Amino acid sequence: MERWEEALAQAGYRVTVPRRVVAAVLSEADTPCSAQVVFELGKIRYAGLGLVTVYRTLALYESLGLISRVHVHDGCHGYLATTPGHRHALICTRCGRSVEFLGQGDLDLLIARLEKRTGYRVQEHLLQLFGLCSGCRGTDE
Amino acid sequence: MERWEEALAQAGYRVTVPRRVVAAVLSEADTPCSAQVVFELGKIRYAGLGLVTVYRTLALYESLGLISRVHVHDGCHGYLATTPGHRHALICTRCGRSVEFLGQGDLDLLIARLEKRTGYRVQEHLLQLFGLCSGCRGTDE
DNA sequence: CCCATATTGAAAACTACTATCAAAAACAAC
DNA sequence: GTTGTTTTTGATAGTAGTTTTCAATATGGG
Ligand SMILES: [Mn+2]
Ligand SMILES: [Mn+2]
Ligand SMILES: [Zn+2]
Ligand SMILES: [Zn+2]
Repeated sequence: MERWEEALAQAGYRVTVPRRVVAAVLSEADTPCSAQVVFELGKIRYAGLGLVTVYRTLALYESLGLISRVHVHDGCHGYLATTPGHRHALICTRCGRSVEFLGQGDLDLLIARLEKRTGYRVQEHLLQLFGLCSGCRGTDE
Repeated sequence: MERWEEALAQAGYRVTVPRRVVAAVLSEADTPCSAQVVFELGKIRYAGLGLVTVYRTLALYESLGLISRVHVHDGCHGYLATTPGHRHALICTRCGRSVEFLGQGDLDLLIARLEKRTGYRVQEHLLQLFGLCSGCRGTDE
């Protein structure tokens, strides 16, 4: 809850009620949220919130590196708070609950081989894992 | 061009002109295509093609595992023909040209560690690499 | 060749997202 | 605290992407 305000201020942006609300929603969610969902959860905290502002704020936070847009199986995509450092998401396909994990050098070998073979130079990667959390696998096993 | 028709027939679907056109477009593209793009390229081959049919056909091919929906940085997502086996894409962020590569056991270690730590059971993963192809890096280096 | 059925495309409906603009809020200077 | 400049906001309207509906058409088996 502090990170967000600091990042805004340091980048010269104003700290406003809607921006605080969006930050609160995202930092408490453990599942990627669409803009619509952020809007609905946000209105609970601040009834005056506007959908347009949610879109703007999501774009802003993404540009500041505070959240990342992740691929979602059905819909188009969702937003997830990024804890500092290089991280990836493991998402439960049933309940949507997701955990992040550090991805430091996780793919270095793969990438090195690939660059040699293809002539490409790899700059970024997107890695998302999908599966079932222990809760959703039921009580069996 | 044969794979597609066989897969349709074997699953009990009819082989139609629009379906052949969409297959042709996708199997010749070396870049993820949005529905709109498939539609435009498809109309060159068959003027009567309808956009709605493109959407339906993309969904059908995805359900048959012939194409996969990949995350695209700006837009929402694009469709890419999947060659049999487990593959990932390396996409040039400048020209969009992409190469596929086999991803057999590439993440096994990572996944094993992660399952132990989180209690999740990983079923699928999405891995996409982004960078510059040799052409787009210019003549230097 | 014919027929039952799957499939198609136009139009309309619906949803996601973006541009516009006057009113309101933030913050720095006093 | 008051003031004033500038950023930010939210309602409305507009655009783009996707789905539903339905009568007309094409397919593949008999
Ligand atoms: Mn997407
Ligand atoms: Mn990584
Ligand atoms: Zn779950
Ligand atoms: Zn390139």
